[in-house]
Amino acid sequence: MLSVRAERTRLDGDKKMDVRDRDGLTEREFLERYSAGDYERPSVAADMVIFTVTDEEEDNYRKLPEKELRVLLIQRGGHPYLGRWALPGGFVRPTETTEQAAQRELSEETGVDNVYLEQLYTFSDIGRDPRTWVMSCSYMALIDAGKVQVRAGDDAANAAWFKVAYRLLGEGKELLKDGGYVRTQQHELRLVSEHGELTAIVERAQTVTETASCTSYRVVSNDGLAFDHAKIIAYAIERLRGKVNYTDIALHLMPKLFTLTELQQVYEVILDKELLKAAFRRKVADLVAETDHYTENVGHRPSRLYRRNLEELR
Amino acid sequence: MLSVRAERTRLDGDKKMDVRDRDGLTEREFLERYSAGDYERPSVAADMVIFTVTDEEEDNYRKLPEKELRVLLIQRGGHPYLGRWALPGGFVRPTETTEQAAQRELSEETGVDNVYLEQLYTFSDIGRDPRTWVMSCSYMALIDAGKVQVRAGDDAANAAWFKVAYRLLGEGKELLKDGGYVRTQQHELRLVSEHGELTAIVERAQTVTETASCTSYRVVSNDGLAFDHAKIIAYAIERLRGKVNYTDIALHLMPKLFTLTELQQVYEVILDKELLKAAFRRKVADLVAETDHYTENVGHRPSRLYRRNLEELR
DNA sequence: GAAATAGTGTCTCTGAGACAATATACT
DNA sequence: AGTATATTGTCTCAGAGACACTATTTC
Repeated sequence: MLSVRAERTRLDGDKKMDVRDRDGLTEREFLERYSAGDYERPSVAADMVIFTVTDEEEDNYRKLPEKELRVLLIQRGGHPYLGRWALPGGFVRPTETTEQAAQRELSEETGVDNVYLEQLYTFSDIGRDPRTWVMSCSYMALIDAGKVQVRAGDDAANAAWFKVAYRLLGEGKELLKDGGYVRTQQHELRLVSEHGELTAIVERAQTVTETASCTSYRVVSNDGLAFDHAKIIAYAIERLRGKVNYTDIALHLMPKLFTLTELQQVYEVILDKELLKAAFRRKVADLVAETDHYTENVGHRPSRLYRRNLEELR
Repeated sequence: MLSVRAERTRLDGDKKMDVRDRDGLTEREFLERYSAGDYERPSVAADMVIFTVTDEEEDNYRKLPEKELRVLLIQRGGHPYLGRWALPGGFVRPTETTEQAAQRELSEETGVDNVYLEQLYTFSDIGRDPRTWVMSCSYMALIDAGKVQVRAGDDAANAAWFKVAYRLLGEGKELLKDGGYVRTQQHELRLVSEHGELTAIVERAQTVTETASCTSYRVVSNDGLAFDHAKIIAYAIERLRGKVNYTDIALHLMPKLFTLTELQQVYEVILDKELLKAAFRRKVADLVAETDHYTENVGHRPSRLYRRNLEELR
């Protein structure tokens, strides 16, 4: 056994022995002399895909309002992509983690905190930002529309909630020489708000060979979104759709009290698919808890109100 | 509609209109004048959790060899953490994406390419590297032990495959004032090779409140691993365990031809749990394809060999 | 009573868990 | 013949899909 193994890490609080390197330096001496060097370094931005669900008013007072999935975008007030819409985000500072940067951006833009936040993916395509080398560490946040109040940030000309639609346009499959294949799916991402409509087509390519498999996303066309943010939004929607089915993630989009029909509408708007009532209720039964409250004056039979069940997570 | 919306993105190849910003600059002029500025920037490393499965020889020639899950570690030849074991990895260069950096590291360390590679998570705790501000964009690779041949890299004193054991030690639950709670799980990560044994305890804390939920990992104790790599390995194992159940990910650990029993052993060693044969075979039936080959000279009934079924992925 | 939604019951089908029975090479 | 593993069959139970039926409030 090497003697250096006798050390403990600084994490458990013990002192390190003074192991010396090839230059005869202890770790302390090494670090004192260490200079960050001239390696080029990237900027790292934390970009946020902030989802919420809103009600679309109905003409018929008896009918329930339709739900809509919305994402917060900010119109760029400076170059590059001046005038385009972008995800809220900002550069990570040396005194904070990417999570903290995401939290900070979130509370700057929406004034909310204590919400569901999840790291999505780190995008690093070269040239994704025309200014300089920038990676995007992206996050997804889910917030209850009831407690939001959008504020325009510093360099943002404007901020708006865009209704999200993400639909499969077409699929293809191309065989490779070695028996593998590439499956492609084109999705249309359509974002609509009072400020207009943005559209992008994002292609998801799944390359499958004998030994490997990999999935990559590519923005095929893009009308109105800045940077590679169409790709990030597409990725976020796919993550959200995936997780809705086996976690209680969707409950973070609900207010404190809600009906099961409202919850079902949220699932339906996320999945872009109708669900059967009875099966849905069985499925979410463990995720929610009954209360003794009911809806009132709704023009039809009142509905029991539920809250998120904090116990019993898997 | 704002006139700037008439632009197309550079992605679809159209020219941009010359929109001018507050300073009267077009985007081209802005970019020509842009200087990266003096914001401090982090270094970004791509760190690899490279898994494989090996056979443990049996004394009884008739018995099947046991499978072991292994991870590749490199003994550090310089400060910091001189002598400790670390994940293979390196800094991302300005001319490559994090994926490409991961690929590069992988092929430098193991000589393989065209393997399963998946981005895991970007770790950015402040102080995680004592030298300077370094984030780790971590990747998981799965390779078939048959085609590996470990090479020691430049600044690596040594490289070795460590047998992985990751076990739940204990759980706790602490109630918060506002009705939420924190659930903690302590896992022991034990890594064993001919170079010795490394042990760490990683705590997974799940904070659940009325509105939010978040999970964080913390290294409680650590004997022999460098940086926060215990956390990264724990995260990788949890990802692997999760995905094994609903994808064909485990097949990337298999050679071209394998028996269903071998595949079951791989599932068992990943999940650290025994599975029932009949149910297992039904479950993987769609993921594999029969061949007409059989094992030979095994001291008992021969077994049909299968290969990965490339079609029919979900 | 009509409209609209709330909530429940039940039949079927599928898939997993559990266990058992049978098959087959190699020494 | 004995050993060790291979492979298949079947019973049961739980959960999801599909559909239908009943309940309740408001106007």
